[in-house]
Amino acid sequence: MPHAPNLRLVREHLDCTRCGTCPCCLKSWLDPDTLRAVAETSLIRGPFAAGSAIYRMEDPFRSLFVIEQGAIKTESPLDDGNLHVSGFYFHGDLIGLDSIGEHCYNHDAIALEQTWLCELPFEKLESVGDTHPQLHHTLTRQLGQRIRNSDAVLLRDRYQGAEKRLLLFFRSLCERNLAVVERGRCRLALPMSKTDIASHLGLRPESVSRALGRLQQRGLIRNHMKTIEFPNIDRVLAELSK
Amino acid sequence: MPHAPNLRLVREHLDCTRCGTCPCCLKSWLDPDTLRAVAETSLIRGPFAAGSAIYRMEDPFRSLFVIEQGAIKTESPLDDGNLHVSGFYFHGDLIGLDSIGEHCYNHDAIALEQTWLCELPFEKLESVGDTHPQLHHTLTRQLGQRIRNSDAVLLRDRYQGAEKRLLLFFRSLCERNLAVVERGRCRLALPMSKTDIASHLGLRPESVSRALGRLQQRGLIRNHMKTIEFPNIDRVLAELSK
DNA sequence: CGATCAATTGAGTGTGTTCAATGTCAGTGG
DNA sequence: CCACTGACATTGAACACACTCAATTGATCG
Repeated sequence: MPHAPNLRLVREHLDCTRCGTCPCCLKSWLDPDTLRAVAETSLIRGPFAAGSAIYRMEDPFRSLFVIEQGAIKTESPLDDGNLHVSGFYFHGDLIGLDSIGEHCYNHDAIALEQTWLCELPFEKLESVGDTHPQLHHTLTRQLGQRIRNSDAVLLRDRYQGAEKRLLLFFRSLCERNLAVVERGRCRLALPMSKTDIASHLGLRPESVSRALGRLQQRGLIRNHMKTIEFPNIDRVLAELSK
Repeated sequence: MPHAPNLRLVREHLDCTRCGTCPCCLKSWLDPDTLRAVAETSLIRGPFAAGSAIYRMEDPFRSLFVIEQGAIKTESPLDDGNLHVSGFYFHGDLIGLDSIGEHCYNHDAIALEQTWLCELPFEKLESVGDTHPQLHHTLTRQLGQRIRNSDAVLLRDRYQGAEKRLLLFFRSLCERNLAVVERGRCRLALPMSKTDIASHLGLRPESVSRALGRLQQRGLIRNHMKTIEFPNIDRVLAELSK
């Protein structure tokens, strides 16, 4: 897994052209010239310790962030005062999109583990876009993608039972390359708590626990601590497609 | 209620500068020059009869649409083959945003009543944006708004019971100026079927029917055919804030 | 007027929730 | 090293709410 190394600690400006963060990030969509212009506006941020806030809802919206290394959850308060975990973000993901057009951020962003970010000041980003149209087009596409993602979550969580919701969630994590495969076994190291997962899936922690228990009973997963193992990934996929 | 009149039938190009469609549309955010440039790329479409498709999922994504007059639902198939109504759109709303970055549209768009649209070919829109940055900025903001809207629906439908879901839905329609107020009474003329509402809210038609019955029982609404009346709007608002 | 689709009503079921208790793990300080 | 703490995870029993299936009424249109 290609990671941007130590460099990040010694330079103020990020050299996007060398950053290992790739497919989800802006990099792969921009020509070298535009990329350089973006890089010059971007800043290194980190490390953020697990549990610390990247930004909070009270903060004025100024920047988008790309995760260089680490993991983040976003959460916002419900009417009843409780927090709802609206998303999990990992290496290469862009966060803050849902705050565009608002004065403040739309959620708190909390590091789940030690995390480094690439900060993209939004005003500067738009200025760069004005002279490098490709950037605007790319951002627009990312936003479209983000809408589709929200809509997909809506459907998953509305019409599926707890077990399927969890399996779909795990699959989405695997698709984001969070799984480690060794000896034919697929293992997923969850950076977030089960409670966070429950909140994100619209379930109670108890329901998640029980659903995981049932899945384990059926031999589809092995659930121990913060890792989930899939002894037979094909059975899981079969389960999902029915 | 300001409507763009007859004009729309006789001209090929839309004169956005005169169209009554305003607050949600691009118009109010663009300076006259940019607006003119957009207007020159835009086309009148309509009338579409109730039940007819503006576009379908098989169609290549080429344009966004602003609703000049009428109402539209968007729906996409679920894994079980059934259709899910993902949204309702009215006068001034922009549709197609969630298809940006895809080859085809992400949903079918169906007219709920006789409907006229203003078509905005997306490629041309981006070209105009390249010379009028304000357009890109506006579009970006609309997309941010759209994400927040999806996320809000997610929360509403996940954590609220059927009755509250319905009331929140009605309120959102009122906020979009679909309600008529006369003699202190607030009346909502629904252009869509109860079944569509059920699908959109993630409920069964039976559940919607029963929930409406209970709300009527409690005197919060009056439910007759395709109109909902609110004898006492304050009680509804009180109900929602608890 | 009959056909069709939407809306309603009823009875019984199921899945997730609620509330409360117990169990597990990591960190802290004696 | 072990006892204590606090957060998280698990388990059980009773319950609530929306779902399913089925039947009936109502509206609309040919």
